[in-house]
Amino acid sequence: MTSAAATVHYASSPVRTVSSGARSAVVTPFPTHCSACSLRSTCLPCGMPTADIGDVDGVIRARRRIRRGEHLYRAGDPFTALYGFRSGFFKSYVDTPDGQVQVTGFPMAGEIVGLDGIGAGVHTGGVVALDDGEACVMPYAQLQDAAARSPALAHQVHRMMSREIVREQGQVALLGNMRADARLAAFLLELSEKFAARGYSATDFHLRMTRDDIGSYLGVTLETISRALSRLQEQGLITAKLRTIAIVDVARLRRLVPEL
Amino acid sequence: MTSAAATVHYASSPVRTVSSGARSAVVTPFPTHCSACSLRSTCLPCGMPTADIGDVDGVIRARRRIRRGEHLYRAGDPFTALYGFRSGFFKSYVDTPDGQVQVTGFPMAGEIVGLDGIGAGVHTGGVVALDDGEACVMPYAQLQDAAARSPALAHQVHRMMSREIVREQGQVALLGNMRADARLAAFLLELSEKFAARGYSATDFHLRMTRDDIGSYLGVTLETISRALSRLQEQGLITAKLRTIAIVDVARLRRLVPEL
DNA sequence: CGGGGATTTGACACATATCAAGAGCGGTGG
DNA sequence: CCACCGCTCTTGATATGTGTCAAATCCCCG
Repeated sequence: MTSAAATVHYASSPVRTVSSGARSAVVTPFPTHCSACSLRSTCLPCGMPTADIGDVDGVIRARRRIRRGEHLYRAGDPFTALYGFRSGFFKSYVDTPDGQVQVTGFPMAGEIVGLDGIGAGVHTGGVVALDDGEACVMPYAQLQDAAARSPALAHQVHRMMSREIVREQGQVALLGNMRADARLAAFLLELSEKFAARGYSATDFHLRMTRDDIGSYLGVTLETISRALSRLQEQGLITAKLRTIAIVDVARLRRLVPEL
Repeated sequence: MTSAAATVHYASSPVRTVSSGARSAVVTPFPTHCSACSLRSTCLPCGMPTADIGDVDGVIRARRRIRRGEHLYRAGDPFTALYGFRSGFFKSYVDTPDGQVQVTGFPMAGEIVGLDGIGAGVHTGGVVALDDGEACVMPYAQLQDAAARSPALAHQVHRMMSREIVREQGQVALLGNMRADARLAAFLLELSEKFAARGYSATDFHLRMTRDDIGSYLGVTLETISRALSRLQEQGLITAKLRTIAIVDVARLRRLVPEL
């Protein structure tokens, strides 16, 4: 297991300082300053009073590089920290007991993962990099300490978790109500917005995940994804050549999604 | 809107004491003591050190009775409090913009709702009573104050939200991977466990929701639910007469669910 | 240049949605 | 107490969307 060597474990109490993280080459021991980070508008500090953003800085004890195909954590790993992505593209998933994998999201820069582990102290799902990236490591013990001292930060953590709950409810609604083409359209629009929010083109982008990943995320098979892409292309809504996607007609694409 | 009159609104800061809640007949102004509550093993204090359970008591400012068909809150209502159910059976749902309703859960005694409102300060979904019940009202401002003083309580809130995230991931996996009979079997087993945890029979119970509600929750039509129930009955796994359900063969029912 | 995984496309099977009709149950009012 | 009415539930016939199986192509990577 190469991931074992790459995983950073913090003793939960007292918290080990990150200088000891030098044992692993993928951990950068330099603290990052949120107030100077270009992602502060989407990441944990999102919406916090500017004066309180500094409260987050003390929580971040390291940055961790993740190469494509590498796991940030897997189901069953002990929960030690939350991770805020600085760059890269990722896939979060849960294993179902019969060996299947259910993709639960495609987090990218500015998003935070690891919340699933708080409840049981163990991660119930995993996160793998679809592209090289970097994450800020926020040891949970540090976060607890900082939140106890900063009401603004404490509230921010609640908001972050609440938004994750709402996001998943939207996914449930998608899986429960929409058909394949609508699901795919919703997915493409979701991606488009996420790219746009990060300064990339909202219409032309490159998929980092396979058809199989998309299918799992949307609750259909990879063949259905492939066919749905072809149909959208025939209708002139998009251009899709392998993983290169161009949205040609946003308005009509949006009209495919009953919930918009 | 009768629900407007029944809704208790707390000013977010400073927090109005609940004695003013006497204007509404459905609010009981007597504080409740968690340490004496029979539901403490499933409710918010679940798993907390006994010494810290008292920290929760200060948060609860009222109890609220809800009659069948009445809404605890609706989508769009301002978020003011979390609610812990002391009794009753409920249905949580989100409205999809095209007028549909997606049922997201069937919370009952010992469960907590309202977490969806923290993120935006407004509820994104609603909760309606399927049967008369009572809820402990935990104004969010109180909860914040108490959590700032009690690390154990702060952690407990995180755990509660994390578990909700994991629960929804399980629902996503169900909607994404399982077929109608398996979904229904999983639903019946989930209900069975919830009833058993509350001291009711794990094998004989009464459904409080319609076939339509179940169908929405499981992402299929009410006809499919009806047929699936008939099939399970033909196979001798259950007895279903209207809303009266008896689980005859738990083992075989469980084998229908690929994830168990 | 070769090979393996990813993608596309087709044919077919099957599960579920849709449309429709009728029965059963429960609440209400005479 | 009974009759009625509305809602829920069941069941059937049919349509349709998606899954499954299979084969061919394409692309990327070594």
